[in-house]
Amino acid sequence: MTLSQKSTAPDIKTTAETIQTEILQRICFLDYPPGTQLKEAELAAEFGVSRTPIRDAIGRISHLGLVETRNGVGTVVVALSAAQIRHVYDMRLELAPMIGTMSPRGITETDCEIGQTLLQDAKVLCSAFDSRKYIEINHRLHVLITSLIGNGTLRSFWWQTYCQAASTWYLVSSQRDLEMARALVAELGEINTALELGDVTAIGFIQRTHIGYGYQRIKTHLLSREGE
Amino acid sequence: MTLSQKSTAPDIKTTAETIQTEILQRICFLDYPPGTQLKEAELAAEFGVSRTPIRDAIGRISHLGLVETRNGVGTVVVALSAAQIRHVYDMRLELAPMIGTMSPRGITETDCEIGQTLLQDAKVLCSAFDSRKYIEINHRLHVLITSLIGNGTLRSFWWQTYCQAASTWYLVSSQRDLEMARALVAELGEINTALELGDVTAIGFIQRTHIGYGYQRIKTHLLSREGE
DNA sequence: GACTCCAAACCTGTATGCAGCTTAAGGATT
DNA sequence: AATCCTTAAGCTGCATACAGGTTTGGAGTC
Repeated sequence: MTLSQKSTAPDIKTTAETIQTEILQRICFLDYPPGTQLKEAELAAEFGVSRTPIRDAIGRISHLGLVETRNGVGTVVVALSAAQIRHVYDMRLELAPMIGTMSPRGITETDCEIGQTLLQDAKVLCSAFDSRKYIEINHRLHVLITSLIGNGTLRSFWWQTYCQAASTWYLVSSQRDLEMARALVAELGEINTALELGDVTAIGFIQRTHIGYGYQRIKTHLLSREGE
Repeated sequence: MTLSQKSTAPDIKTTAETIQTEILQRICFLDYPPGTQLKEAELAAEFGVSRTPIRDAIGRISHLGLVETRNGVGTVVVALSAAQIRHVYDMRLELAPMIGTMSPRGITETDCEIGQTLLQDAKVLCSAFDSRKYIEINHRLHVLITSLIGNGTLRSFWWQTYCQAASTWYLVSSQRDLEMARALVAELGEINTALELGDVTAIGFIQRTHIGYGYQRIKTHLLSREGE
């Protein structure tokens, strides 16, 4: 085959792509909470580039629905509506079990080590909660799980829904800190068991279970009185 | 709620977004078969704009994996690898049944009329096959079905996988013309029945069934000897 | 004749300038 | 004092110019 010859240049990301990842992460991490206005000129100054790559980056993530750009006004980070949150979570509930069934890659020694490290870090949160650290641990966990997915399409979708759900979910986490920390430790405990047994299917179902829990928390603390 | 006030400007698409849709359609319709080089300057001249909106449009569809841009070389339409095709089809097989289960919108009179029109047009193909018309009918069918999906996330994913699968699938259709035309008529017949009964769930399963058939054809005629 | 090396052509990536749109503030009028 | 209108500031959308990278073809050499 002529394509996929990435031997010479493995992953030389262009400036715009790097910025794209950074901006998306900032939205997910609530560094840019909903309502934040992303000014191209401002970001350009921060990254030391012109407006062009900034525009590229924002344009590339626009399909996730997390930002809205209007001419003459600006680009603002939008909070997903209650209906959209429901849609994303309903989808994640369906996708989770597929993680283990759609040609996953094998679990390596490294995966187990990462899992253990995450559990250690999560335990610390139970005694001294830190919203930022909670977000980072969760993010690393999702990087790990996503990497287990062998089906590229599912991997892409799984990551897309994670990004869409993240900011809302992290918003709740700041309200129910201890509860969330304990839930994370429990989840990581189960995941480590599955990792050691090499059972990716189990990981899928564990995810499905805990997404359900998270969904319930969001419904309780955020969507309780909102309408359609 | 403060957002979603599209009353004043319903859908004023920017130039780049219009071009984005057009380019993506050309890729799906095989107007740009795999290997085609998309030169920004050339497209800019055709659409009567500068390179900037063209770049925007291409950048926005890059996440589908249908194009690959390399600095100094150009942007080329890529054929999905055998593994990627498998991934996309495996995913579509899973997504199809969800069409009817994840909060679909109701079926209207208009939907039934569109379905009937499509069936009429498809029947013509059985006596006089025309690859282009086959593609267009299929496209209109997918627009219809996608519009039935109430869950926005699923709708987005369903459309993404359609775009990814389309060009490969249409490539096969040009080889097995009569077989494909008859299959389309059969599919549309079933779909019209489901439409008249107002049963979106049935439509999901009909899709699932016929995607399976299409997958088999692709495996037989395209992936038979290719490796991983 | 075959091979090497260099240069020109061509493409994308980025910077910058301008036009159009939106908003908000301030002054004039009622 | 309230309201309307004008004007200026700020942002995005687009056009254009330049820089960096890649390929290709031909001249020169062995």
